[in-house]
Amino acid sequence: MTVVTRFPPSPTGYFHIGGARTALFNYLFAAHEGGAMHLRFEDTDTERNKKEYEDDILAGMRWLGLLGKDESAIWRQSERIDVYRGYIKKLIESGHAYEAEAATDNPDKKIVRFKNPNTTVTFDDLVRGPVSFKTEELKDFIIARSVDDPLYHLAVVVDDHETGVTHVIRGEDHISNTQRQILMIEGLGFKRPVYAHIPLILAPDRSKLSKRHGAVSVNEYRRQGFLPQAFVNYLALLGWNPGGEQEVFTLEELARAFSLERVHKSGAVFDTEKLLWLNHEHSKRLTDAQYADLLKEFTDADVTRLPVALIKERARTFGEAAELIKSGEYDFLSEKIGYEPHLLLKGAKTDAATAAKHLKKVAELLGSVSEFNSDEIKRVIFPYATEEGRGAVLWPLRVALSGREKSPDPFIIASLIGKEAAMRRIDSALSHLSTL
RNA sequence: GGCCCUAUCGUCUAACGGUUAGGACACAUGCUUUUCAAGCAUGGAACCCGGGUUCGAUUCCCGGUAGGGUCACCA
Repeated sequence: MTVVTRFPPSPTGYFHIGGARTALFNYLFAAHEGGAMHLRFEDTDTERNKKEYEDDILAGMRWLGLLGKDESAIWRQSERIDVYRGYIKKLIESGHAYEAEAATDNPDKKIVRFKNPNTTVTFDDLVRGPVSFKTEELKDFIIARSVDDPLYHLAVVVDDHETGVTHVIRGEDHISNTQRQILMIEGLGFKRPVYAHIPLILAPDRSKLSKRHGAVSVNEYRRQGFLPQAFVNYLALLGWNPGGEQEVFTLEELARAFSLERVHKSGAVFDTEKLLWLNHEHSKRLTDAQYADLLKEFTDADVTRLPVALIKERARTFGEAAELIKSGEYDFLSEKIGYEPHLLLKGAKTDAATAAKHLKKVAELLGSVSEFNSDEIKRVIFPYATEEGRGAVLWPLRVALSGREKSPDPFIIASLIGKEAAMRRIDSALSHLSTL
């Protein structure tokens, strides 16, 4: 039996974290089993649907890499009213449903109610084990606003059946919907799919995650410069774990390791700090070229002139990288490095005359370096700095080269700007020192 | 409130009757190219409570408590 899962969002809001996680689990399970995941839009509520939301969901799914190449398989329930009408009629004819008076305004329209057999429904949930409900409380629930206007539960059951869905993997907020759906499945004589209700994603206060808790839309994370592979990695680890101690996974690795048996039963708090950490891990695994290429979208600076390897180490997201660049962290690459002369002594723990003496010596040492890379530069300067006091030598040097209180170390900066520029900046620092 | 689900460090989690209860994030301290990060090392930090079952319960059962979900002519 080929596994078929589905992700059925309703386009009534932006693509959010919870939806993404549901989609991911469906994707991973199908991929692991060599099956397929379908995407359909549940847009039977014409009042609340928006094309904008549909596009947002699609864009998010593509970004996360959860959509196959063939997007022609995506459809909308609103296009299948004829199909649902057929099944609604069938239910009425077989006595499983009946038309009834609408409660409000529309006297000419007849709603359709499912005739509740008042029984006990039990299903084996793949993550929770057996779950059962007495269906009395449901009464004769409504399955369509009219024969031509199906409601969610009816459409779900029909579509899952017609598209051969074998596993229904969804949030646990659907757990009590399952009884209605099973009742209809039995009324229609369909084969029951396997159910797996996954735990919800919670806000830090353990309540249901919503807009008031900050960023919940997937595209917001994209805009902040998160990597889709990191986002997917993090989401997978919320409520599931592979058993080992590996934490950084690619989507392929996740699919290989995934199993519903290892999905948790309890809700998990979404922790941005850990997401940030994971994103950094994935960033560091990118080559400099890949990183630079992606970074382009987040900064106006010329990324080909930026020390990408340094940025990658330091920034957890492209958003943070852009901030760093904007803050002037890498301005030492250009010639515009103005600074207050006092800064040369701020962390040096020495006086102007001594600092000047050290800088002169450093310039001399620098002149002797033939291979001007950071290792060589360090090899030449470090013994002197150690002897004379690292703070007294290295701090003025670093400020002379960077013009800033915080920066990468002086050896790296020197190697990046080149010998000539380094010499020039030391000269300029020397003249600053003479004014103090 | 009815029904349903859940319960290990602050957070994500491992453990499937016997462990000094492990890891990761975060936090603290130290080290390092005595700046900021990163990195490395170290540290503090958890089995919700009460009964059973058992030679032995974090683990199994029951009850309590707490939290969550759901009770639409929404999905």
